[in-house]
Amino acid sequence: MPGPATGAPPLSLNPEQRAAVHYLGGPLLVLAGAGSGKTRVITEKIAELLRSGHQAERIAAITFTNKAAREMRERVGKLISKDAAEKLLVCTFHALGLRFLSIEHAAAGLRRGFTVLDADDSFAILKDLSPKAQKNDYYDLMRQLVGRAKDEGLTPDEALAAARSPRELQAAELYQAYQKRLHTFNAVDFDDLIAIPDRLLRENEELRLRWRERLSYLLVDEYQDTNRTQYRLLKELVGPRGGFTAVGDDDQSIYAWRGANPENLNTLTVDFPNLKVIKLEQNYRCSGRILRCANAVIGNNPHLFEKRLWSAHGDGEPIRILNCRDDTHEAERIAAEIVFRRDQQKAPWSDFSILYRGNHQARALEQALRLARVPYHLSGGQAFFDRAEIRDVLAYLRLIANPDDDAAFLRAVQVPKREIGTITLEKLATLAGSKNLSMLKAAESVEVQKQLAARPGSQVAEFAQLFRHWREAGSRMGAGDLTALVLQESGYAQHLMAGLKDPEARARRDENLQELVRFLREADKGKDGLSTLTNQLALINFSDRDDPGNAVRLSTLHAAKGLEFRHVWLVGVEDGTLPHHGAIEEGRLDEERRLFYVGITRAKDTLTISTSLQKKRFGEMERLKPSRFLRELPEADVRQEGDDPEKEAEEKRERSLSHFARIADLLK
DNA sequence: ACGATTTTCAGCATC
DNA sequence: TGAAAATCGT
Repeated sequence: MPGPATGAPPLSLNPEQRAAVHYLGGPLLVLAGAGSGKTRVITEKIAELLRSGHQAERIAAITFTNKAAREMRERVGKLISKDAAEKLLVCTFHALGLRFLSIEHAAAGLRRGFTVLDADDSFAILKDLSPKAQKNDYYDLMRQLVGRAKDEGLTPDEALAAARSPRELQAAELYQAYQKRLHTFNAVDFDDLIAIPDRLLRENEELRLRWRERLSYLLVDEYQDTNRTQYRLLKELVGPRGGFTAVGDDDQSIYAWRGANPENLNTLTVDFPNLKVIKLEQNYRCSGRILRCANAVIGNNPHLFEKRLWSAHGDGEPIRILNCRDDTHEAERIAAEIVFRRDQQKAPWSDFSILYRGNHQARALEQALRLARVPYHLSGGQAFFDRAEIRDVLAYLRLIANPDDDAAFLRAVQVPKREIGTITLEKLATLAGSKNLSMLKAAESVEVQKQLAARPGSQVAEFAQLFRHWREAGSRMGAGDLTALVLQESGYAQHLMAGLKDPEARARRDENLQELVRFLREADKGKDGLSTLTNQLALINFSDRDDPGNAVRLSTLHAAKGLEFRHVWLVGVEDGTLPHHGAIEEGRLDEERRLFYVGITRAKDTLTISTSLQKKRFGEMERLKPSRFLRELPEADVRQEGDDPEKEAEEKRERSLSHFARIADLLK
């Protein structure tokens, strides 16, 4: 059996890594190619900062997901003491902003117990404030425009002044109404967690100096994924001293579509003339051929910074291109290959991964893997909890913590059904508005209750009474116990159970609810109060505590960033899928190519790229062509397998020709 | 107020 | 095609 092309990473740092770890003299940008050991550099650098006299609690390491933050903290804990790792600020930009606002809420015009609204809640508010009877496109456009104004750091007034088209004016007005509503809710949205601290730091010198003192060094991971606001916040926090390290890779920028601004890499060189740039170009992950393919593909993109990855590994196996009839055939073949290779190599299932462009592509693969009895794990899939359940329970807790949180009120009041319908809610909202009260406070008011019809009035009163009771109970117990109480007394637990007849499903759901209570008991250990807890919960995504275990990993290319596998299958590499239709039409091929590049560089030992000649799309069979990106691969490193599309087409032509010839013969 | 039926939409998805 | 949202009907 041939040994793997890859080996364990070396124990000592290479010269560039070492330089990046030891350079503390000023602002530093580390351009870390795929598989070049950037996480190692960040963790080693934290250890170096501690050695050189920085206090742990004044070092912040910013990641893009909570999962990454958790893993980073773990790795630092192993490298240095666990105690010091606990003191470090390892979190996302948003969590840092939340911490900032919890301390500085007065300066931000927020009262204690303010709420962080999630994306669904804030979108619902935008919809509610928009002119009625609009198409979905309209809301999406408005959300986009409001989001852009926020990203540019404009206040509603500034956005109104800057509006240059009727559309922008509409959006600016909506933005104004939206912020006003957030204010009355005593709430902020995700963007505000970055934008408000940024604005406060710019406008308030005392605050600025205090926070620059509070944080002595900042490390930012996945820097190419930062947006404009995050960059501004970073700049305010580090000040002219520039005590920071940004680590990123423009070739792995795949989130521009949701606001990331890879230009931030360039901006850094302008805003910090003394910026030092270090490139990490040695790849420790991929075989020689895989890396050559990756380099060849990404070489077709424009670059802010030139870099060329190299590897000390051997060539390894050629990259295989698998030509399949359709996506079902493709899935079956891959499932069979995985079963075969696992037996042959005695490798664990978790060495194998299948990556694709869109979530819907997972369906055929799942089916084939199930049939072949291959254990698999769908990353990003809501494996454990129904998200609706979590959000419902969270809404109850939010409303207990902040009675002004109308978004939470509207959610909690409607599940379980308690005979308070849209008409009653509309009346209640109008009454609340005229008296300048939040929904819950209006519901508590006897005066308001009297203005409603008898039956709805008493239902509303009963609902309000529950919350008075829970708020009082909450002062005596932790969040876990309070949740158990709320689940019982609200009838929510019963409501969830009622929907299920199957005793097994009931048991599973009951176990899930108990798990939630346990989780909250554990999470509340810090006992910072209910609102801190619910706000932190708003920032974490419950599916991200997934443990893939020993299973084949199915993932979108986006979700695969940062992961690596010995054997990777890249499926559906056809024009229209990768690059995606919309991207082709709008000429945005660069980001699609980077996506392909990210996929290629996930593989350590073997890479298989597959394409289908046809697949079903919107119910209709569609003929497909292999992706234009395949032509960018170096021929010497790839091997075609399966039905060659050109050969197949030719055979078909011949078949039909001879068919016609025969008919012609008969007609003679 | 709620379940049944029709319409709509189809890319990635963090905090 | 198939899931989710919007609308209809009692």
